[in-house]
Amino acid sequence: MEYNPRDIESKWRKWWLAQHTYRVSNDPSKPKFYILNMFPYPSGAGLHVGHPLGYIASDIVARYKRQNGFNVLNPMGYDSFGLPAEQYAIQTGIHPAVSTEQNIQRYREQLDNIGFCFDWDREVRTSDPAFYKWTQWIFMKLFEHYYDLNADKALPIAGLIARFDQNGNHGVRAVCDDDAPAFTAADWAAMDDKQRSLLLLKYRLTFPEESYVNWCAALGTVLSNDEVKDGVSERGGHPVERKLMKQWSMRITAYADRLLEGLNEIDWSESIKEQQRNWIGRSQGASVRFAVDGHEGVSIEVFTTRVDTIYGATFMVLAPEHDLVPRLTVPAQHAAVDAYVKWAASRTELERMSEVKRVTGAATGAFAVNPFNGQKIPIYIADYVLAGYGTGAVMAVPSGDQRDWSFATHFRLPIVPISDAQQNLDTAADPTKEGRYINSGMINGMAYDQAEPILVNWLETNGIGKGKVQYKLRNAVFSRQRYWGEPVPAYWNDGVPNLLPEKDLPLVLPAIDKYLPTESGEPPLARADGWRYGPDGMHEYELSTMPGWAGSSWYWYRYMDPQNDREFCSKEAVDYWKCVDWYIGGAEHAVGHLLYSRFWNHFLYDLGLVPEREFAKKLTNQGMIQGRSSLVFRAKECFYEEYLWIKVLQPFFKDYGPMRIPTTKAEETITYDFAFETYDLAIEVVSWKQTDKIEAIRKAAESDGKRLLVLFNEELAECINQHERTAEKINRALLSRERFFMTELEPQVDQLFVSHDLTTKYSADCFSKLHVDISMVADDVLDLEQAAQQQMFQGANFKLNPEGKFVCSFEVEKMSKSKFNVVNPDDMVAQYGADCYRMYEMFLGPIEVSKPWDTKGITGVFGFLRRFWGQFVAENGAWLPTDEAPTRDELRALHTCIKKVTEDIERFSMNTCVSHFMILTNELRTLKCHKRAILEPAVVLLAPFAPHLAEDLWHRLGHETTVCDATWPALNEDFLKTDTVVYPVQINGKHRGNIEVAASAAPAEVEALAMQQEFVRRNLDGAPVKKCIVIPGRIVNIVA
RNA sequence: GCGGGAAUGGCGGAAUGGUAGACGCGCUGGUCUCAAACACCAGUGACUUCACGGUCAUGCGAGUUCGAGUCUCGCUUCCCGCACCA
Repeated sequence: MEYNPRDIESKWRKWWLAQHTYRVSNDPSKPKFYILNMFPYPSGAGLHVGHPLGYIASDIVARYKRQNGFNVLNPMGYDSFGLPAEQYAIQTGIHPAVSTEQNIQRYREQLDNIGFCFDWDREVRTSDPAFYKWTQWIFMKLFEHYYDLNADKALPIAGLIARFDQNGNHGVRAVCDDDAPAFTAADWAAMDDKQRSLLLLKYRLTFPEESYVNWCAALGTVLSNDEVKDGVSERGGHPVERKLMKQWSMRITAYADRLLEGLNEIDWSESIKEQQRNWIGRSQGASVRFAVDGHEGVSIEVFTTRVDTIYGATFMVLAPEHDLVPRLTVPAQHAAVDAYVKWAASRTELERMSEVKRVTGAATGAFAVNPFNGQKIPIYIADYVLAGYGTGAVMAVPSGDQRDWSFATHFRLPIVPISDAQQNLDTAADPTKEGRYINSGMINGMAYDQAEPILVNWLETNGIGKGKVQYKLRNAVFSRQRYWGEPVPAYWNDGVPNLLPEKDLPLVLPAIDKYLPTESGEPPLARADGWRYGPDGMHEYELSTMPGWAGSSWYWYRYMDPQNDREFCSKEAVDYWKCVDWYIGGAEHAVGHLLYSRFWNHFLYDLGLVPEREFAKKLTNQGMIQGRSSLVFRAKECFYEEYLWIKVLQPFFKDYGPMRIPTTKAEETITYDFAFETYDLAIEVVSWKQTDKIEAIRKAAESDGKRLLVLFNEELAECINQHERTAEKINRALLSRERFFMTELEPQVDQLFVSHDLTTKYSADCFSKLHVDISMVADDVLDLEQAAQQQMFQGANFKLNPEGKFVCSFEVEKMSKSKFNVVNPDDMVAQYGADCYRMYEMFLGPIEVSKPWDTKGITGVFGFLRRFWGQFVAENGAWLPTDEAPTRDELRALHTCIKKVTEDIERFSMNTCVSHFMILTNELRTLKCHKRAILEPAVVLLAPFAPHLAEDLWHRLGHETTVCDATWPALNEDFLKTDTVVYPVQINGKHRGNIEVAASAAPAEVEALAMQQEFVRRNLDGAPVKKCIVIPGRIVNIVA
């Protein structure tokens, strides 16, 4: 009887469901193990083979732990608030909740297909009011607390008020917006309610503030720093500008040091920890106030990590946005300064970042006074000084800092050496701390370690500055001007925010007519009728919603107690499960989700609500499964230092008919009536400069009577929108051609890009069949070959293979719908079964490493499963297992496998586990072993990897309960021992032969036997033996 | 520029300092078949040899060691993250 995964798998999946096999209870009698995957955003594109990688690995660990007696929590849910569903709603008017629900159902189907042991009774969804009630609740707790530096933890704001009542802010050490002026209890008492409220906002852990934020006009919302990559939005790649706006903010900076220290107590990858350390960016230094010449009472504060170089400061630089710039600028410099400020403001982030080396700036005409030597130094403005870091002003020491050196050289400012070790200041600055100070007043002749404390001490005693720690970490912007997110549970009263009473939670997202900002530019929630609080709706609710990371910053607690409507999680549940033992997910969340989650967890810990400071003890980042895309053309023409890449999506295949591309040319309005057009060839242009190459292809195609479709990907489309000149060239190159712009925006991929004169649109689904298998390109390149011969593809990425055919190379890249390289797990499961898919995915390589998917190899794993099955069931359907006693060889094979698999699961090395199973099966086949005593433990070992097959065989072996509860086989080391040992014999480190020796032989005996060997004598060739090393059980090395 | 990681056959990848290339894919040959597919058996790093065998091989160059893919130092290349952070 053949191995038939389809029947086996559907049968046992139903059985597990009926038996509630995967239901988990909070059972304190058993040791707990909490393994967690980062929950997915349910995108409309569904899962591809890369997504379940981590889920499969953790499913194996979960099942393995269960078989080892642990009570295992392995839950799954959905991070179901997010932008794509809202974008889709804007286009279609379909409520995000509806499309999200559909996407979740599809995800669930796909996940169920793979046979995971998730306890679906514990599913959570961040967009479910029963869930986000508690996200809102935690937000309120943050509002009600401040960070006390004496206690070094969050404390209730009520306690702070009590202290203000008694002593004002005297003796209060708390994290606060700015160094608030001292006030007494009487001052405090004299304030009215509004003044008090506004003052308290400076202390609260979440608070609205006016600040520069990343505004993304295309998305119509602000973004946090981690959502902006390379000056454009991470999602969609839209331009981002700095804008002054009133936003809710999270005082994560209060936790900077604890977030840094906590990294030392968790088992996370070094790379993630380093990224977090860099992001927090702690630097130790000093702040120094410089007086301004001729401006009584005005001083400029700078932050420096090298106060020891202060005698070398020959000028000062302010950020163009610095508050004092207008006041300090002398009349003669007004024009120059204004022009520079204006110019600096007009530069995009992208420009500023790409022109780092260019020196620009303007002199204000004012002078600052160096407090140490009274020297007057000119004040400049330049945009190499960032307004957002430190004080937005620096003292410039050209001899010690390369940027200052470049600036000084450009503007011909003096460069004063301050160390006797400094040489060649004509060519570059010397940032080292070597040598003894010169030209440096009170520290002349000293070394760094001696000088630094003296200077800081002098600053502090003279009240001019102090030692200071500065962080790169900014407070996290917590508002989004979007609809599909958690409403902020607050209302406004006379410019002051107030919380709702707790009993009114959850504040449920209201229905609105359109998912767009209002005419006056207010967020979508302003469209909701009666979105107001209080009797007669006196007060307006907050109109922005929470960001995507809100719900994911605490969700792991909800799995512990998912139905609780009185608490976010009961005390008993959290005391039992405590924290996540093993967290698995992508490394792309290094400074977003993983940092915010740690922040919220520290806060919940301060409140005594959770028992552990860190929420995840161990973290593993799975690598990405990449796809392969064909590449025929790669000319080395620079544009933004990239290449011109054209991918042939559909070359001229004999066997493939012409393709039908659905298009619609509707302006603005979206229609789903496709006008079908036929093309013979499609190319995707990823980036370019020389459009004449494309033009050549187009002409060639035209003269062949082929219709050509040109696709641009999203990044390029963005370039086109930004660079008019490029757009013109493209228009010339592709005269009268339709252009199709693609996007990676999820989920409903039909995102639209508008070019100047034509709106086109396609459905990515219609392309899915066009994926080009690389082997087909190699076998059938007739027309391309011709084209190559005609030099059309000069510099093309073709190689002549040994058969004299042109072979197209391919590129390994992210698996994505827009790249036509997606492989769907459903197809794998349908063809080979879930067990096979699971094992093959594990077999590909180490979990942590990114690697390309290659479907071909799956047959090897399928063959293994079939052979494993064949040990139990004969071709004629006969049941093979016998009750014979196993031989030593059989036992050794089994126990070797037990040892290896147990060790390898513990170290998350699933690929080697699969090969151990293959080795065991191959050996049992050679030994013709069908003995129950061997096969039954093998089934238990295999159960975490291939649960369906294992369950089936387990029941055929006569068991009635699930194999999930079968005890993991115990290793008996005795069975690993052999009577004889084969020693490799090396001569001078080179392997020359083997000898077989009784396992009990003493080293001297082994040596004696080795010396007798013919091959040893021959290789020694009469040379005297200096030494003979025998490592018992391992190796013999003869040194001659 | 700074930080983190990696480099092993045609491919994915194995190797507590101890026989480099496990396991699988692919490829080659064989059995079965009218034939093909499937399946099964055997072989498969390169060079060399009729053969036994030998030589060279883990990005490059040194070093430690009886012995190095593995440890140390110095390079090269690639990937990832941060980046005018004072």
